[in-house]
Amino acid sequence: MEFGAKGFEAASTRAIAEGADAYQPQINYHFESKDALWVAAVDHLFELLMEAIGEVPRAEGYADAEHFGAAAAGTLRRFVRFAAAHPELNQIMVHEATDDSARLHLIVERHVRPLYQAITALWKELLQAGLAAPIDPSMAHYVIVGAASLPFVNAPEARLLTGVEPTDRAWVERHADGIIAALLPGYRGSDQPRPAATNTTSA
Amino acid sequence: MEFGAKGFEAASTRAIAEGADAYQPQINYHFESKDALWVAAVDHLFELLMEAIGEVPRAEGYADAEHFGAAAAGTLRRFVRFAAAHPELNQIMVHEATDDSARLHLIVERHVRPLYQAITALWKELLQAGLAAPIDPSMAHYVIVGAASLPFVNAPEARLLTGVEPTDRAWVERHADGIIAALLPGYRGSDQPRPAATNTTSA
DNA sequence: GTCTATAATTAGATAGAC
DNA sequence: GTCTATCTAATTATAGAC
Repeated sequence: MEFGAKGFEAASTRAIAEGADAYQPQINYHFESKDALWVAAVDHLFELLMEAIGEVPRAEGYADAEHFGAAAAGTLRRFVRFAAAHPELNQIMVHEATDDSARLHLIVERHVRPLYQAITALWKELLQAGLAAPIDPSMAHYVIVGAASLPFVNAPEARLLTGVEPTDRAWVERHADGIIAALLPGYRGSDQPRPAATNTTSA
Repeated sequence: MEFGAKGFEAASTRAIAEGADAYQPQINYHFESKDALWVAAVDHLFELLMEAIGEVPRAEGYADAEHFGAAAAGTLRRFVRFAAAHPELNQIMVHEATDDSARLHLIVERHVRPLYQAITALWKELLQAGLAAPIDPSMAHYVIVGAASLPFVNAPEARLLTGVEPTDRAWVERHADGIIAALLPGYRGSDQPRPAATNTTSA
């Protein structure tokens, strides 16, 4: 999607229309403005995200640290899979979050804050349960999102650099394995096979 | 810097000139074009980065895994400090790496590839030494950069969301501690105090 | 609703006085 | 080198025929 690949300003409504096999003025007919189209796209992508990750687990819902860790690992894995399938969402986030704009405020207050609060609360409980790496709960959200999504956000660069297609199913799953192992070192479930040093096609 | 905060297209030469207390046509006088200004800015930022992180360590330079791990941890810590001090570089990277453009090719071939190759080689040795988390070497670069830099790349969002100033010295160091603990679980040096679950000012 | 034509604004770049 | 004025091209949005 143009907004993700180029950012709001660089994404021309002409290019967006062409990508949808439509004419540029149709955007202003079906939406109020380029801004309104952007809001609709963001709303839609966050709906898909919430649907994909489901409820964020809380410690009280699980009998022991092992089961709690498995639930948290599942959430992380679903987030990695979503980031691979819909890179546009995290691309839009990094395009918008580098500057204090009206669009940033909208996206933060409408969509990110509830998610941020859920992740922060989860992380505090994971730390107490001895499952999580010692990362400040107030910023764990950024470490998780950054590590999990950058290979997909920057997929055009990754393809150039690495010779790997980051969205290949097997690579996505191994990436999720690595994220879970690094961020939840206290969890050693069947979810996370802890592979030995892997070989890959790279220089 | 405008290129980092807004991206190439959204950064107007008028705004850039105003930020430098100059007039817009002076950009075309002192540089050839907006493109040339961008290249000069990117070249300068990567020079600063290379200077800041120094040589990337190799296993053969160290007597044992403990010292090799300490060297790698130092490199990670210097990268985190640089990302906090100069968010523009990683902001420019995420703005450009979401689309396959001439600017992306320039930045990759001129600056990123040598760094990527050094990080990939380092990571393979860290895995062999049992120091690193089980992350695919071909993509370790993205996990490191994503986790280490997103709080600074998205600092405007982080300030809104968290009530934390991510560039505060103490927080930068704790962030580096967390990154090192998560990515180098086999290393337990004095570099990394492994603090107990930390308390912070957040909701 | 679709499509053409175009209005209104803004961008990067240039000319030329000083 | 600095600064004003302006050119050309591209943008979003709108008007109106069909």
